[in-house]
Amino acid sequence: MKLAGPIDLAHSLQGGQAFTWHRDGDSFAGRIDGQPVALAQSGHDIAFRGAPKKAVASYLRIEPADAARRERLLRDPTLAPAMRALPGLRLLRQDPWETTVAFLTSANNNVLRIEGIVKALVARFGEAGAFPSPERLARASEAQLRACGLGYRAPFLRASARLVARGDVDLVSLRGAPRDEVRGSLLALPGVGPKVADCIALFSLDVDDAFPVDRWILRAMADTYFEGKERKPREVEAFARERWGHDAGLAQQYLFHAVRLRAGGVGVRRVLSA
DNA sequence: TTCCAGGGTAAGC
DNA sequence: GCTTACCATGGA
Repeated sequence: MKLAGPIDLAHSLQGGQAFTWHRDGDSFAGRIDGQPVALAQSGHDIAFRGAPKKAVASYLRIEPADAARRERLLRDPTLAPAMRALPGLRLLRQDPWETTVAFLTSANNNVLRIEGIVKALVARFGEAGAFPSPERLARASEAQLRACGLGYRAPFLRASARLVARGDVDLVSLRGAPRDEVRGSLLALPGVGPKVADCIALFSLDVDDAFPVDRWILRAMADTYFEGKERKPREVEAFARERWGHDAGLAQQYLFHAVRLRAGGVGVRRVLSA
């Protein structure tokens, strides 16, 4: 599959928005629409097997709007260095339920542990390696979930799984809806607050102007835009929407990665003073 | 040992 | 409406 723009599978698949891909030599093994898939990259060409081209392109968001989005964000002189340092970082279009579970476990947690918990859930409750359904996780006991490493989040996941299984929250129907509407619906799920809702919206529901504010983003924004002083999440989010509009989500992903990888000069001040 | 992690919840004001 | 303590877990 030839691509118009840059893509970096490693940063996109294993950078904290998806948690079940693993590197297998030169390729990445994971699942799309429940089917085992292998993706490999050589330059701007993506090789794939296990899933239809249409499904892969949808998951990787190979779409015309991407190039224009990158062009607009590159005009931001303070964001451009991060973008040039990590060309090809992409937002994914993941399964909404899997994304909900992953980011519900992300609260007050770190990427490595989230990966471990999600993989434990798949191993313990998934059928033939597929991600477990809401129905299956709703039937799990709190003790079983805690055994997967969820800690105090176990009852939240159980309750949220029950709501989704019953259809009280219809995740797929939220795709493409306005940001505030999506967030409002997701907040009905126990363990899902504003930040987690924005992650679900951005990484699985096509809400491109969502701007999840976590500890990393607070620091990255402080160092890049607020003279080193951290502001409240609400103020940071308002700043992002004013500055980047519907491109805010990709901007967030660049800032998140750049500060974590110490790339593109983002977060240098804090790193030096740490 | 203490700090930290892609925060949320509930209590207190 | 807005702050604050608490929360399981494991790596650094």
